[in-house]
Amino acid sequence: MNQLEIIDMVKGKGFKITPQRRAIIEALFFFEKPPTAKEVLEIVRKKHPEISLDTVYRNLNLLAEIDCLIQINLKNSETSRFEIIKNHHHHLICLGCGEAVCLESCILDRHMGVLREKGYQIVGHAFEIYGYCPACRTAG
Amino acid sequence: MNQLEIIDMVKGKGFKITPQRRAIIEALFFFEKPPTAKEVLEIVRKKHPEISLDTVYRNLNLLAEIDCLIQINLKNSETSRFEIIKNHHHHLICLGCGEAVCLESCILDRHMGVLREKGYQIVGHAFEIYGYCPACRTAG
DNA sequence: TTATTAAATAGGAATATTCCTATTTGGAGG
DNA sequence: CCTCCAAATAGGAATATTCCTATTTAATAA
Repeated sequence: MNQLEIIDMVKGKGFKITPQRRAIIEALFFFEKPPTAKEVLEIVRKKHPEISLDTVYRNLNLLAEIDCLIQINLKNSETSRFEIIKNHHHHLICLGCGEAVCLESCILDRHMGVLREKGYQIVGHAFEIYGYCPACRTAG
Repeated sequence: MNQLEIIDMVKGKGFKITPQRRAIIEALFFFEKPPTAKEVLEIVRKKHPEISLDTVYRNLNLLAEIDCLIQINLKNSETSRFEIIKNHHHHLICLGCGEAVCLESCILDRHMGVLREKGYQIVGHAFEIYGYCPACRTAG
């Protein structure tokens, strides 16, 4: 998913495109690792010095709700990170180094049908596995 | 899983049993709905008026790490809730009323084998589906 | 029982995240 | 182009959660 596709998605759901929102979406593509909300703020402030942290959080949450972004909450009390969804997938997150390893398939699919039949409307989901990668395991 | 089993689990992992820790574990069984950290604090303070919120959080996190507890993070910005694990399972959480519907099977099992073979050590996981239950859906 | 030590605690500071409110603005329709 | 209004914003307050440090204590072994 690229910037334009995300913007179309936002419009399609009936939300407005503001300069701040556009800048936040742009910023998300600058990073190699999924950024924190603060890191996004720093980038966006170059164009919009007055933007508030709340606006960043609000937009990140919106993007997560419409399934353009996933919020990664490490258990080891690092602050949350936000990653653009390219192909929909989930992660194994290493508690040692924070590396997020992609899992191939989306496990939600199995449940979707059953839940829909029961009358539930699904708007999002989170699935994370916590553990240690081989390197951190060796290092102790 | 009952109180004694949890205490054994804690001991088994090499952690100490303090009066505060024991009281927190007891308290978790008082609630009908998974409580927030503050709600746990209130109960525990009846026996330990001086206990700190940090101690509650620290112990809840510990119990979650050793898989005796799951932390439920609603997306609608309600504060986190903590639920004793009886049979291991996951939830669908309604964004309207906060109801947590249990899913029968643990979806992690499919991935466990593959990850272990690759040398990963898994210590925990989280899987949550966010949406609306039939009642809230009708209510708009 | 006593000594020892790593783990746990209390309390307050620091940080992360969300809420609140007055104000601004995107975009639809005339 | 204008008008209009729901949605979005800034800024600061409120809350949730974690961190830090000096002190206490559970559990082990002598």
